[in-house]
Amino acid sequence: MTYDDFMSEPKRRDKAATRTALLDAARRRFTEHGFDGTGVRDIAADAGIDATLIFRYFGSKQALFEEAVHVAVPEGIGRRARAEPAALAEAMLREVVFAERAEPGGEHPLLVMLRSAGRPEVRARLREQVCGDYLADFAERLGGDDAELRAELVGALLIGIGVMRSVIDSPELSRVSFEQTRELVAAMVTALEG
Amino acid sequence: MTYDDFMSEPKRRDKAATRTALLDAARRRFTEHGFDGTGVRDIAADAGIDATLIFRYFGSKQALFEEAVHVAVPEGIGRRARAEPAALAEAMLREVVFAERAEPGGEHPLLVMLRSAGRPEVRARLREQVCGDYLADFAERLGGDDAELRAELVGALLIGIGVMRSVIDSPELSRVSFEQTRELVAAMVTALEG
DNA sequence: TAGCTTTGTCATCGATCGATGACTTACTTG
DNA sequence: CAAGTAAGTCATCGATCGATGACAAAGCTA
Repeated sequence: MTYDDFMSEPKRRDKAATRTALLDAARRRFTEHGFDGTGVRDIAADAGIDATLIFRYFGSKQALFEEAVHVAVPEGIGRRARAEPAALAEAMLREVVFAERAEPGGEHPLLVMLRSAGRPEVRARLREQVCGDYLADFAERLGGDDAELRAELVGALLIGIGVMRSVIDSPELSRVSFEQTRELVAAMVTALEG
Repeated sequence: MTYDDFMSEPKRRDKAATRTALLDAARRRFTEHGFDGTGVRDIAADAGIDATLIFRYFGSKQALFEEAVHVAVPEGIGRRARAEPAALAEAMLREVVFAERAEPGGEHPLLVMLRSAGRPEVRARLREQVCGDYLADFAERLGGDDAELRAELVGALLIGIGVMRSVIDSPELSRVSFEQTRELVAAMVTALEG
């Protein structure tokens, strides 16, 4: 079969494949241009799929966004984490900031949401996930008087690193290795433990 | 003169006042809803001014945005700063993150821009201002091998605190005093100096 | 193969967007 | 007061937005 034959053949119909193709394209678009900067027609065109199917399979652009940026907090990081503070921070740094994600888009949903922080619902979800899921038990592992505050400061550091890398694209932090970053972050976190 | 008389009187015509009224309203809207989430009609309505004047006085919505988030880096913070690293970080923390800005909107332009980080031009400006203007000489003050990297880490921490307060509205960092934050930040910055 | 369900396509709607140009009114200047 | 300019108003354009419903075609089942 020639290439032209292949291209002119009617496409195979596959609901699941269409859905994930839309999700992948959506993640890429939302990552680069944010929610408001992305149109349903852009997503559909990237995926080579009719835009109408977005509404049939996801209901609305908003619902597609939520499913695209949905993330399950990994075991060992969120609530009921058992590691020491410095090790916990390292795990979060690796998972959120330095994630080499297999899925297209390549960035952690938390950072994708930051690109759409103009929308109140997105900010609300960010707060839930960051303060609730990720930093929940971090304060307990830290201990001391103002543990919650110091936990949030670690969160701020990690988010800031993510912003420097993914939004600002700073010359150093964006290019340096995980190892090198890890050591410096560990020093800063340890300074909060005492 | 009664209230109704006052209200029915034709408005005084004042180009400068109209311009600043539009700028103030724009800052508020852009702060809360980002660039894409804000329409020129919203801004004009808030200011009680016809939307057409935005284009006469600023040329385009984009130009209005740029003027609204424009900021002059204060002496003693950016290039040619003379203070020690910890003191420099404190100055930036006060100026960028804890700024009680007189102008409406109440937030530093860098944080406003973060709400519109979906737009590439905004990201480019962010990089210029953060890495260029603000962190430029910070590395020199730090000294040592990977000074640039450690300077960017301080920038990441400050930006992260700003995000936690202004975007995520985290329970602790958003409500705690400048003094309390300052001490913990100083500890983290000092950990990078060694 | 006949009939039904699922999947994909097409035309289009109403709202909203940024932006333009013509027009009216107020203020200044001679 | 008359004329000219500056400031504000109004109608509207073309593009794009999210979303809907009718329709065509593919694939499964009997």
